[in-house]
Amino acid sequence: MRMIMLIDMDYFYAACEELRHPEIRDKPAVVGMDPKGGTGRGVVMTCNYKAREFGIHSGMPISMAYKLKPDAIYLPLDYDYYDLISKKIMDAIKPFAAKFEQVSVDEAYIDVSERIMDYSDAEPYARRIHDKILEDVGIKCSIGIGPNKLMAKMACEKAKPNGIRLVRESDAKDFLKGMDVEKLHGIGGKTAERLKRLGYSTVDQLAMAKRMQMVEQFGAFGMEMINSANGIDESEVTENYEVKSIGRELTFEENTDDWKKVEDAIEKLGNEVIKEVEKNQKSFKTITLKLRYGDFTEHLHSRSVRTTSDLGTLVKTSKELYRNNVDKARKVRKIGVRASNFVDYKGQRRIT
DNA sequence: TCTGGGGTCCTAGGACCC
DNA sequence: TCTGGGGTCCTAGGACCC
Repeated sequence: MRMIMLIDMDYFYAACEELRHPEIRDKPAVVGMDPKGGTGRGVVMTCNYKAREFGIHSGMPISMAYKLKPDAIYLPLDYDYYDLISKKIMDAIKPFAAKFEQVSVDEAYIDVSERIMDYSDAEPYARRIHDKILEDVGIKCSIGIGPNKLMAKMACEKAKPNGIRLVRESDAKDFLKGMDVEKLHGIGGKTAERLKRLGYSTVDQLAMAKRMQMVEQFGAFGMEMINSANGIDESEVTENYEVKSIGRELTFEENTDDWKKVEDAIEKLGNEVIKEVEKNQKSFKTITLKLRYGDFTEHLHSRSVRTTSDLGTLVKTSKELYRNNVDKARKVRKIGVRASNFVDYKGQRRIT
């Protein structure tokens, strides 16, 4: 019998900002792109609960947040600082875990099956983790506990903010009953729409879906969804994680068809990508250029090269991909450069 | 109100090789 | 003249998550 926990920080970036600026605690604070007096492009990354009282939430266009509350405190993103806090949090969690899997900057699964023999011990154990993070770092979190990763995740959603929620295996189906299919982790807006057209709107309807039909419609993913709807998830908490691609992207202040402007941006992004590639001691084989046009359609163009970690190759190839593929009739909104298909330095053969 | 930036995984067709 | 099956790599697109 497995026991899995998901530990998730509450409004993480804004909580980090509150740590170093305690004076913003009881004021509405928004972390994200620069609102530029309401004309800024971009979205709210996260905001504190005071800001939520005004209807602001993460993912919302920053210009809209500005209209709702122009005198809120708007703070720029500082990923280096959040990474620092993240490391402290993960260090606080690890001693509690038999298996540990960080899934994002502010979230981690732990497998505690070998540490907890009884469901009645689960919540006190989670409480100790919660308090340890609060004590060491000063950030509040929510913890979901379940028989697998999926249920831990779903329980955690219900636990927010600053709560702990346990869902026993025998209660899983009850817990999911009546829930909208879109609330299931892994089912987004598009899939939810398709499911609803097939007559499956709630999780319990999906749990009893016709297997043949689901496989016809969605392939292997169809069976996976039925399992999820039944609270079943066999996936393991996996320890070692390796980055698979490194990219940077940039949205122009105004859509543009100026080649010079785009190519300057490619150089800048290429530089940042190489810095990160070097930090991770990687070489790459594949270069991908991303173009988003004014109408929001996105296209990827990639090319494989001889294994390299060279800035010149990255920039030159990216520019070629741009010139060869850009639709000259349309203006570009966003440009991105990504390196992938990594080979570790040590695995790389030197040619002399 | 007008939509960011960082990623992951899956699918599918075509090339190419045996 | 007709024509298999498997494996791997490459490219493009799509969905999803935080």
